Amino acid sequence: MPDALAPHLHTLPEKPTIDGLEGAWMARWDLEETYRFDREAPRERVFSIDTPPPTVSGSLHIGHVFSYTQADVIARYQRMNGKSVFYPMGWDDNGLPTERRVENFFGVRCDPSLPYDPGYEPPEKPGEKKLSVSRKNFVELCHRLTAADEEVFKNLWRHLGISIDWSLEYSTISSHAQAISQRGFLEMMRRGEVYSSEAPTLWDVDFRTAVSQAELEDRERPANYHRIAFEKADGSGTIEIETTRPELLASCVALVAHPDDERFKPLFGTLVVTPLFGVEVPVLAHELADPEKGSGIAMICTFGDTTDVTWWRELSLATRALIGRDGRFLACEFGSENYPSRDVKKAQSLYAQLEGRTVNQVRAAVVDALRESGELIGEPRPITHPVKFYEKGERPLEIVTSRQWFVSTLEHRAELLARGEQLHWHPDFMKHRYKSWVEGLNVDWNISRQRFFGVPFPVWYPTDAQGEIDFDTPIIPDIAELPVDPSSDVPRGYEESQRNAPNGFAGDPDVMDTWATSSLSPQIAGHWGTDLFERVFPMDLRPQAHEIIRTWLFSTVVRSHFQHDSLPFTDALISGWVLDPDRKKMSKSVGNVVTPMPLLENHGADALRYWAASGRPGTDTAIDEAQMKIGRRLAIKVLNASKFVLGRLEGTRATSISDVSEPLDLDLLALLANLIGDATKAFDEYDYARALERTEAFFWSFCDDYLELVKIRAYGDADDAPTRSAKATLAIALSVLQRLLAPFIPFVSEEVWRWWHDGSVHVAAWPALDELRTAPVAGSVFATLREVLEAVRREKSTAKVSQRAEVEFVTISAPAEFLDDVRAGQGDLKDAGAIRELELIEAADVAFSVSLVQA
RNA sequence: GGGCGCUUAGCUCAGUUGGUUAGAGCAGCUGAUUUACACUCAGCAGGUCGGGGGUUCGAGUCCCUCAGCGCCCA
Repeated sequence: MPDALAPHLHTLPEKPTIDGLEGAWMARWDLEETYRFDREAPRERVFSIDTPPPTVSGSLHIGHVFSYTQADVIARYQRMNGKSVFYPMGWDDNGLPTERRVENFFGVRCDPSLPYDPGYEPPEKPGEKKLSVSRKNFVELCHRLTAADEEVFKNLWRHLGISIDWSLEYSTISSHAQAISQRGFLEMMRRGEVYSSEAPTLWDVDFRTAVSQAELEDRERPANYHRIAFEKADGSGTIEIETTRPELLASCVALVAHPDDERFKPLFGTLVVTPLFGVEVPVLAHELADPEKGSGIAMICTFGDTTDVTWWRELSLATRALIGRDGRFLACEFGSENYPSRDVKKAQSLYAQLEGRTVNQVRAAVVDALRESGELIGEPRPITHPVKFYEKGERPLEIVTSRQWFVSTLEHRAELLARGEQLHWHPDFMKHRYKSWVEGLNVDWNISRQRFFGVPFPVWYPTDAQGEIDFDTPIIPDIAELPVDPSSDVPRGYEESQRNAPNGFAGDPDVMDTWATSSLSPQIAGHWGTDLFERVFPMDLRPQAHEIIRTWLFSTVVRSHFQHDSLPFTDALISGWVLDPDRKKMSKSVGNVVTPMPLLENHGADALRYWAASGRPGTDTAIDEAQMKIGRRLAIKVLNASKFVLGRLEGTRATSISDVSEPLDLDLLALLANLIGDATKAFDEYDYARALERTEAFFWSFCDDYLELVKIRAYGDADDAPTRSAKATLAIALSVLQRLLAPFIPFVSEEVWRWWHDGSVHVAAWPALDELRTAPVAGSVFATLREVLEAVRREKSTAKVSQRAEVEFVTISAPAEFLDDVRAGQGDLKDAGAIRELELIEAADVAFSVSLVQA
C-alpha cells in the first residue's frame, strides 16, 4: 500500500451513513467474486473451512449469527493474509427434522407401501387428518420444502456478510452427497469397519426408528418403585424386588444381585417363580447390580433398559421381548418353549388382556393384578429418576430387537482418543468434551434409521427359495454406479420382477443416520476423488458449537480416521451458546428463542457481528443489544473518522512513509506496529475477540487523542515537512486501521476503503510490520502529550467551560525526559489544548498547573 | 459419582509467563456545544478481584480447601 498514499481519492460523501451499505456491498461482492476460492491455489496457500451445514428445517436463531460470524472473522483474516479461502456452505437437509416439518407443513404422512403418484400435489392447506403418500412423493415434498428453507438461511448469511464462496454450495441429500456417502459406506464395509446385526437397540416408538447413543438424553421423570414378591421355587419363602417397570414382568428372565451381597449369596443359582405368570427364573450375580438400589436385588427383563441388555448378554439369558416397534405389547403364547409357566392357563388369560396395549396401560393392569393377588407389597413409592429419551422424542425409549448397521467404534477407542489429543482445540479445554464422550461409549455407532428422507444403504440381499433374506452375503454396486436407491434400482444380474421374490433379491429398506452423511462434509464439499480434495483436505478449520462435539465432530473424526488415516481438520474452533438476556439457555419450550432478522434490521450487520466477535471462543454469551449499539457506534465512527482524514488528504501531493518525521507521528506508527503484532498474533491463535478489543481501543484513542493533536497541523496551508508528516501518518494509520477492522465490520470497512482504493479491502493485504519501517520500540511522546492534554481537559471540565476555551498557560513540573517529550510535540499540544504558553520546570514528580484565560 | 468452565465496579467483560496505584465499555452523575461525528466530546464517581488457608520480597494471577452458578460424561 503504502508508498504512494492517497493516490486517487474518490468522491467523499457529504453526510456518510451506514444505512444501506449491506445491500450495496452484498451485490458488489457477488459481481466482483470477492470471495471466490482460487481453484488452482496449491495446498500451502489454501485455508479450508469445514463449514457446519445447518439443518434448514430448524428455526433460524441468533446462535447461527454468533457462531458463523466467529468463523467468518477468521476466514476474512486468512483471506487478507494471502490465503485462498475454501469456504463452502452446506445444508443438512435430510433426516427427521425435515420429515416432521414436511408432515406438518403439507399435512401428509409417508406410507412406503403406496405406489408413486407422478402428478401428486399436496393440499393447499394441511387438513385435520394427515394424508398418506408414497415414499417417493414424500421425498419429493421434502426436497421442495428444503429448497425454500435454504433460501431463508442463505439470505441471512448474505445479510450478515459471511464470506462464503456460494459456488461451493452443497446439500447433504444431493445426488453428489449420496454418492460420497454410499462410497464411504462401501469402503468401510470392504475394510470391515461396519457390520449389520440383529440386536437389541434403543428405539423410539413414535418415530419408529432406532437411535444411536449420541442422540440420547437423560430426562428426570417421576416414577414409582413397586415392591413385588417372587416365590422361591422350592416353596421356602419369597424374595422381594423393587422395580419401576412392573409392566415387564412377563419379560422377566432372571433376578440379579451383587456377587458380594451377603443377603443374597445363598440364593445364587436357585430358582424363583414370577408372580402372575408363574415362570421359573434363576437368581444370578453380577457387579452391575447395585446393593443400595431398591431392595438390593433386581429383576432382569428383556429389555427394560441398557443394563438389562448387558446382563442378558453377559449372563446368556433367555429372550422374552414383548414390546413391539409401535410400543405396544406383542402376542405371545405361554406354555410354548420360550414362555414356560407353572400355570399356563392363568398366565395366558392375564396376558390376553395385555396384548396390543401400550406400556402405560399394561403397567396399570399388571399393578392391579399384583395388588389383587397380594404379591404387591405395600403401595407404589414415588421417586424421580433419569430416563433415556431420544433427544427429539416425547416418550421414553424402548429396547427393540431389529437389524441395524453399526460402525465399529468401540474397538478403536484408543485411536480415536489419540486423534482427539492430536487436534488443536480452541479453546483447549473443549477437548475434554470429546475425551469423556469417547471414554463413555458403550455401543457401536448405529447408523441405520428406519425412515425415508435420507441416503439409502447401497445394499441388496439375495433371497432363498423360501423368500427368506440372506443378510450374510449382501450384493453391492460398483463405486461408479453410485448413487443407487436399492428400493427402486435393481442389482446387477437381477430383474425388477425378482424383487422380494423367492430366489430373488431385496433392497435394504433403511436410510443412513444424518450424522453418517454429514460426517463426510469434508469429502462432500471437497469433492473426494478429484484434485480439489487434495488441495483442501485435511481442512484447516472446523468451526462448530460445543453441543455437537459428540455427534458431528466425533463422527467426522471417525470417518476420516478410517478412510484417510488422518484427522479431518487440524483445528477446531468451538463456539459457545447464545443465552437469552437473562443468561438462560434458549429453548423452544421455554419460548425465549430470539430470531436474528429483527436484530439485524434494527442494528445492522456490522453491529451484530461486533457483538458476536466480542464473544470469545467457547464462551457462552448473552444477547446484549447494548453491545450491538456499541458496534454500530464503532461503524459510524469509522465512517466519520475516515471522511475526516481523507478530507485532509484531498488535493495534496501523495505522501509516503518517508515523509513521517515528527516525533509524535513516529511514535504513533511504532504503537501501530505493536497493534499489528498483537492483532496478528491473536488471530493466529484464533483469539479474534482479543484482536478486536485491541484494535478498537487503539482506534478510539487514535480518534480522540491523535487526531485532536494533529488536526491543526494537518490542515497546514503550506505543504511543509510537519504537515506532510502528519498527513502521511494519518494516511498510513487509516489504511492499517481500516484493514484491521475489516474482518469484524466488513460493510463499513469496505465502504470507507473504497473511498480511496479501487479493489476490495477484503482482498487487501493484512497489515505487515514492514509497511511501517519504523523503530519497533514505541517512544513515550504520544503518552506524554495525552497525559498533559488530559490534565488540561480536566481543568476545563471542572471549570465547566468549553474544551475549546483558551488556556493562559500550563506549568508542567516533571523529570527531564517527560519535558523532552513535551517539547517534541509542544506545537500539537498547544493547538489541541488551545494553550497560549507552556512553562516547563524540571522536577522529580509530574505535576500540572493549568490557568484558564479569564472570560 | 467423575470431569470441565465460570465467580473481578450496578451490568457485560479484559487482565499474557506472578511485578508499580486492578482496567475498558455500558449504565450513573457533572458538564461542554456550529469548521469529521449529538449516532458527539470531556470529566467524575464506582472494586476488601466468591470465602478461607498456603507458597513468595511480592498473588486477581500459583497451590490447597470450601461455596455458588452453568455445562459435559456416567
